[in-house]
Amino acid sequence: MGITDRKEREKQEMRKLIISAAMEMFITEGFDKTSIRNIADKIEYSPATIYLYYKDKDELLYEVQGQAFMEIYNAFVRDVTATDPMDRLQQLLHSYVNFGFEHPDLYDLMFILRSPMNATENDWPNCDEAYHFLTKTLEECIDQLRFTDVNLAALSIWGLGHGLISLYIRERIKVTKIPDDQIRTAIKATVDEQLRLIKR
Amino acid sequence: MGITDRKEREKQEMRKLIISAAMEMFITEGFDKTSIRNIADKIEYSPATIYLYYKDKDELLYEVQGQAFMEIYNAFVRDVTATDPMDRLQQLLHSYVNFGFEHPDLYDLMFILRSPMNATENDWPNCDEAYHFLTKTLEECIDQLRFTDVNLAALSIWGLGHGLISLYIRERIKVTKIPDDQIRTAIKATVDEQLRLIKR
DNA sequence: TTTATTTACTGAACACTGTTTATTAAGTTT
DNA sequence: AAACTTAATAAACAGTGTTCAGTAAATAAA
Repeated sequence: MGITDRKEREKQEMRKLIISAAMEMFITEGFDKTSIRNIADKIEYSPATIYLYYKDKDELLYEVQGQAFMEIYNAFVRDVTATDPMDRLQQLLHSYVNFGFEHPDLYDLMFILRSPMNATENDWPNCDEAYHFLTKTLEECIDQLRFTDVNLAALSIWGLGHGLISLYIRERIKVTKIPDDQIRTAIKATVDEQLRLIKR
Repeated sequence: MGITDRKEREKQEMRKLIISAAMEMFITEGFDKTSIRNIADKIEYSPATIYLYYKDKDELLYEVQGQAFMEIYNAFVRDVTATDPMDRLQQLLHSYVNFGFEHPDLYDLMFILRSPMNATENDWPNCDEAYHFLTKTLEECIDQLRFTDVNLAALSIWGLGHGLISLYIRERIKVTKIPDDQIRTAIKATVDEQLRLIKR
């Protein structure tokens, strides 16, 4: 049936159109300040139409999260090029931190925003892959680390990286009185120091 | 003038009434799900009345933040009782992490929520005091640490603590697949390990 | 080709949100 | 007792996410 094929294709295109617009606005305006009506305006459809393709605003976020996790994963693949395991770990961390600096709104909706974690309890698209990149990288050098459990090592390194970036994004790091133009280097230095610390 | 005194007193009482109601609802429902109308209902006044005492919803948050920072500071004073500097540091960290576990919604509005950081750019009530508790505690044992700069040491320890708690509160830590009933102990263990790591 | 049916879309509404303003009622001063 | 000041509110405005009855076009059946 050619027609149903085309219909399906058009449906997918419409979904993509909506998500692209949503993502663009989430990045430039943030999730909260982007309304369904804004998105509808941008793609020149009525707000109600969006609800024919997505259940609610959370599903839009869920989908954009998936895209964003793909992007950070691709950044990992792009940046982590070394062969030495410890070097790879460092490259991974730099890649992560840089992603946060360069795409703060994406980082926000991936790791900070409270939202569609209700989606089937467990599966969280493409986040697993990104996390797996970390655990895999850690596995390769776990014998050089002061950790025996990969998950605990991940906690120690992801926790710090995320903590610093989110304090930065949500402007809490200001309380340290570290000058604005030095914060990024301070964060990077702290993360690098962490790598040295966890080395056996 | 007795009357103006009483008026001033009544005004302050009203402000307190509003803030108490707001705080209670921020804790039980969260900031986003608490509306001005809800608060007004609770104290049996009209929504417009609240605007006679506070500029906007952000000012409410700002005020509750102040209270919350006082509370965490009090928790620090209560929990950090040791005389040995390193012990004090550990007690401080435990106090911080426990506060996050026991008052997740307060923690949220203090450290995660995006909001009234616009308030005069700089002053952020009672947060400085709490942060100062950390830097002071660090100063006392900086010679036993692998850091020379107190602010960088704070970054390393606050960053990790905050990172883990916020990943927990915003449910991102689930991706580690660490069983729910083990996460808290895993977080505490990670923080303790960090203390060992930064020890010279 | 004409009729029937399915599909895609939308205008208008609902129930909420933060916030402002004109009006009323009470308290205070003259 | 009259004039003035203050405190509180009802009602409105502009926005939000979301739903639903109704319309117009595309497809299927006659």
